[in-house]
Amino acid sequence: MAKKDKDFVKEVTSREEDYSQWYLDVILKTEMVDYAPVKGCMVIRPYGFTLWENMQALLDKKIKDTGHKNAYFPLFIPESLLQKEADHVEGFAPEVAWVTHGGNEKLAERLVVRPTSETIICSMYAKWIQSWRDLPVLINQWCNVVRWEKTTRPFLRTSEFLWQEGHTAHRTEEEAQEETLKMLEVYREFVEEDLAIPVITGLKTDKEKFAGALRTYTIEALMGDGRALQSGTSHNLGQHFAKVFDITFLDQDDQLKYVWQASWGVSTRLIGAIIMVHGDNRGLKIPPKVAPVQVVVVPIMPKKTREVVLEKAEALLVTLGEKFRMDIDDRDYSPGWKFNEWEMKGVPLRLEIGPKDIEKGQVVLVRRDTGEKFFVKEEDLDSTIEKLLAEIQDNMFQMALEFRTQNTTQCEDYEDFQKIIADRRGFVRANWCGHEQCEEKIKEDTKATIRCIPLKEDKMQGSCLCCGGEAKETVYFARAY
RNA sequence: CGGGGCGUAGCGCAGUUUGGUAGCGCACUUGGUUUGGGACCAAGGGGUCGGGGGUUCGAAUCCCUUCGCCCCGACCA
Repeated sequence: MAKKDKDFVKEVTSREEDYSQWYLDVILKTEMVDYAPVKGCMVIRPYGFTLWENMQALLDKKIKDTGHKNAYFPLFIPESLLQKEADHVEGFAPEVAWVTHGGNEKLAERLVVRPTSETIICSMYAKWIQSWRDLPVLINQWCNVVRWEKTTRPFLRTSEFLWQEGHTAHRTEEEAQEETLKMLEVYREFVEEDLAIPVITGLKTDKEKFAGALRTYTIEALMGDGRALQSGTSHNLGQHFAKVFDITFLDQDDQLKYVWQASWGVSTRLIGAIIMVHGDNRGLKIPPKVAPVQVVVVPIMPKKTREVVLEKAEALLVTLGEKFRMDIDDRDYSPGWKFNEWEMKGVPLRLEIGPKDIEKGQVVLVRRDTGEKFFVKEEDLDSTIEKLLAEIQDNMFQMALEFRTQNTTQCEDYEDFQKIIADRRGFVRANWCGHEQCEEKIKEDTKATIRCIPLKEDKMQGSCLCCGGEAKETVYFARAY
């Protein structure tokens, strides 16, 4: 199979040879992104951006269905606002971009380009919230943020990226906690059902949590090279921000109280996850629900029948195009060239139609995920495509789940653990005493970090992997992006 | 910020050791033949050799300087 793959797609470095290069080859050659003139910045090209738009549309609906409304807050945040929450500043200060001048004039107060919007949004919430009747406030925004990272990689960590950030304010601690978990569940559902990526939901350790949060919850996915990717986070902010931004309300009991807050976000990093979870040596494999093109029509056009075939293909596009995202490739390249091109671009289904098919009243459908070929009567086309797209979506999730299962191990012995992390990687379930010293030591020894303390999972028997002390939690370790 | 690598046509590279008219493959353009797994023939177009300075009769090549990108670390909700 590996050899066959190579014969088909010579554009792409194989994953076994150099995973990092494979990733870069794929995203550049499929025209998802290109490097921009500014270090760490990327251009998201139409093919990549359409994918993002499809993702946005599905997630945006879920966000609205859970009662949130979209708004937009400014890109610039006054330095004084960022300074207010001590942990928050400390966490973000090293990676913020500063605006110091307007034109040629030095600003009286420096502005930060938002690395996240808690502070500016909280400053507004303080104005807007007076009474328990004003709560909850449930706002989301889609925007760009900037974090001056030292090491960057397209989609996974860029200086500027696109995301959504939800910011909510609640009357009680319970409500804020409920919101935090509700949105984590929204993310899990979105990523698993729409992006076909299985995730582990869990709690971050104190060391790994968001700067300024009480608790951070995460969805963690396993990439094709065995490294984990934090794919979305939901934070219970407690009253940390409310207290420093003075977000208070008069409750029913006539007491002035601080609100309880949550914030949650996913970013274009998810595109990186799609690429690395589903991709193979032929290139991308995009889940049907978000694929920019779900069905690509490749007409086989010998000269004598060119017009007839093209006409037929275009007719199909008109009828089926109402229901499915489709594209027709009538460029003057050989059919084989086009097959490879669209496979590299990860289109779930290819529809071939040529003179022979027209005679028989059929078309040929080929699945990207399995390579299976189907000869389908024209009258069955609509229902067959619908069925196949659903099957592909499901199969992609199952394949990814199987990969994760095969690359998740349980471990009680530290030496075994080190070996696994060094050789096979993947997720390792192990016991932890809950102390940061052990967490640190494991990271120093192996570069693996605690990805999360899983929700809804039984604890293992045994003691702490590292110190042998009493185990407080069973956690997932992995090397992460 | 440390270590390594690379900047020559859109992309991938050779040429640099030993200075002497800037090349190859792919891509691109035109015409023709082709089209069910990356077709073929022919004719074309395209370069401040990352930037600046120096040495020299002469610099892609030697020297100095500078900028950028990639990879691996360190750092990083």
